[in-house]
Amino acid sequence: MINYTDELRKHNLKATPQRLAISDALYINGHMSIEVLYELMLKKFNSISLATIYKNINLMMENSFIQEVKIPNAKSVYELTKTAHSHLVCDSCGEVEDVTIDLDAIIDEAKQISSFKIDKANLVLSGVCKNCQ
Amino acid sequence: MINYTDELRKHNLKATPQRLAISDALYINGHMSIEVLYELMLKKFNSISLATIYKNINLMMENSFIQEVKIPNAKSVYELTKTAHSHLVCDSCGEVEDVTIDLDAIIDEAKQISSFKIDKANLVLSGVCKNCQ
DNA sequence: CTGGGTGCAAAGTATTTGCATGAAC
DNA sequence: GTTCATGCAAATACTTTGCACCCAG
Repeated sequence: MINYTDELRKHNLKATPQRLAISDALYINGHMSIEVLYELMLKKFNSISLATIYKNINLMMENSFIQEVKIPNAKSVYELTKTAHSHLVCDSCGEVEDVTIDLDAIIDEAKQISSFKIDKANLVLSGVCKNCQ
Repeated sequence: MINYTDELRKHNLKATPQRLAISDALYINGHMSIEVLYELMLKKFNSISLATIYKNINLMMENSFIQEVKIPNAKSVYELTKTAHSHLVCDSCGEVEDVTIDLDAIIDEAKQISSFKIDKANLVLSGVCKNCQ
């Protein structure tokens, strides 16, 4: 278990117990929706407010401490900011897994056939995970 | 201008004036958010209901007549279902453009490093469009 | 201390639903 | 004629805001 106190402060976020718990939960679970995160936090803080979850998620995103992952046909999940990576989603159980894929070639290809100045690539692969197969 | 009557029927959708107008709007504009689509439809049908927009968008998605495009840091937009393609989004003006990129190599790469059975790849590239540069 | 975070309640926004009427086929 | 779509209003879901109190630094 990592202590996220310093990590939060580096991102200009006070290290409150709620924020530390959110950080831990994301670290342990990898990716969580607002709803699931709230349910989990309720077990730790029996009177935590959904508003606190939203305020923290939004602030943590603004400060690049976490990131939102938008998934086709599903609710968004959130994850701690890591080095660039893509996502694999199970269409059956919703499980989300990180996968490191080099997208530079893809970006170069896109640059050549468009007039955009491209700087980011967001890839979400869908399929069926091992458990659900 | 295309007449979408037959196209709608092929997808088990009755060809109502509202649906034909939505189809035309998507054809002309390429990608539209619920809000923008509603504003546009209001010009044609002064008493169209937002509920009608939602019901149609949802039904058209279920019947694969249209698809949702989820974009990082922005609202979803919808487009007529076409052959597989990726999207380019301008971070400055929000403009969305189609781009055809072969993702098979990427999918193969992902298959090798994960235990998922992968069947779809969803790619959204971000940058700055020609106008905004 | 002091600024910012928390919980609660209320407000705001987004989306869905039920139902009577009307249109597509 | 029958089925399904539309518009309206109400309901539900989701997210944000305001404020009094409290805690991290």
